[in-house]
Amino acid sequence: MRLLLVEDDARIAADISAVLTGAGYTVETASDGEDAWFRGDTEDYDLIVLDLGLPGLDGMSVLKRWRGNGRHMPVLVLTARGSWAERVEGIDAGADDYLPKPFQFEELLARSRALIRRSVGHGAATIAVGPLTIDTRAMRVSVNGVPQSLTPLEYRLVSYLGHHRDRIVPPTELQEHLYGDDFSRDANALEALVARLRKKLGAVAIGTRRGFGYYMGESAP
Amino acid sequence: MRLLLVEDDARIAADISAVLTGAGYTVETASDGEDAWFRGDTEDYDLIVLDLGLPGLDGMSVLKRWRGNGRHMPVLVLTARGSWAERVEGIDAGADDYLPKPFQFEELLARSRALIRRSVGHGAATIAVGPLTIDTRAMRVSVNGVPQSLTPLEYRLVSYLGHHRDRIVPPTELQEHLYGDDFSRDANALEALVARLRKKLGAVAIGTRRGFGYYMGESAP
DNA sequence: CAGCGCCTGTCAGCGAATTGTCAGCTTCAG
DNA sequence: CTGAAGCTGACAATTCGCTGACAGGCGCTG
Repeated sequence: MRLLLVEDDARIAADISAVLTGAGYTVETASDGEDAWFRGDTEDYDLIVLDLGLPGLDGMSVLKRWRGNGRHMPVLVLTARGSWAERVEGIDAGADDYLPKPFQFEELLARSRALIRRSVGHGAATIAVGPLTIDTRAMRVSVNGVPQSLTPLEYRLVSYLGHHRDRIVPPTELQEHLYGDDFSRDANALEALVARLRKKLGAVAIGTRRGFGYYMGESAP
Repeated sequence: MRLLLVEDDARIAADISAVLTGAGYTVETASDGEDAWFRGDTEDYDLIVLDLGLPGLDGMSVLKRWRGNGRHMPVLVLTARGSWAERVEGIDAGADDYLPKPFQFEELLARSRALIRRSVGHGAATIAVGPLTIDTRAMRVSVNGVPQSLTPLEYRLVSYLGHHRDRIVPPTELQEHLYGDDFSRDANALEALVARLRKKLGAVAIGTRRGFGYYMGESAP
């Protein structure tokens, strides 16, 4: 799960980030409104934790802009204690939940889980693409009914492409999804990963569009 | 299995909690409606035992809010004797079962087992997975018909995996259901527990999918 | 109350699976 | 034809999970 934390106070941001990371999330941070707006508008996050008091573009405006652009990811707003007016405004702006400051980290984690769970919904347990079947409950992939043993990273790649079938997914997007903000890796890591997958699933399972990215399903030129 | 007990009378809550704990459940309690609503909305419980007479937000409203938010966990409602109107309202609010007060603890346990069983799709009181048989009434596990002596924690782990057979259960989920909201433990505690279980039940009883979690049943690669 | 045993968490080390890196090769577009 | 993009196999580093030993805590018993 990939989270965006929007918080201008560097020390607080570091604390919260550490807690969320410890809970198993991939956390990225934005420290001002402009950056937050751009990333929330162009990246796919599973949850955004948004502090309202920001320099530059303020948090509420950022949230309104996202919603105005049709972005529906869950947003958890950190409000000042008992700021009743802010809550009302926030509801209209499209926030999904609130947390008055100061708060217990435990509560932040609990609400984050709830929001993510709600947004994921109860989608189908299996998705089929060509000869592939992806069972999200057993976290297993079958080719023509034959189960394959995939490593965690391999599974996440197949799963992501499967959820975005018939669409060319740029390598940068895949790297973001697989590795989050960690840019330490060689660009070749992804290619090597794809190669290993094709060996297991068959060469036709994943297609390449030179210069654009990878895809599963129908994306013939 | 992780239960939430919502009951405002501290003495009664302690009694019921003791009985449920003795039956092998991880029990958490909430004593008012606000707390109950929040926890039920944000945490994963296998069953919620809900008393209707609560200070603040009353039990029925809490239940309606949960269902309104799309939460489907089984809820067992404790009603006043012969309160016919409450039952009807409860059905609409989404309760799964009723227990008129006063009741025998034995009946509470039986209905709890039944609800949990039903929610995970098993009809019978005993679950068979490979050579294992889990008797949820007697809290006993047998390997090829030979009863094993398991510690309370060991039984809870087997029971949870058995109820969720053929599914990969992430370690974080297991920790939640074994330990509730007590987060003090080392990640290794779970691994040590699994190791002890495998020594008793045989190495094949519990499978590992590196990077994903544990499972019982058919999730082999 | 002291002693004992059982249960369970912690620690440290080991082995293996996973994944990043490198170097050289192939393929494609212009 | 040529350079860049992508592929591949081998190798190495890292991470992850397992295990055995140990210790604290709790309840039971004499």
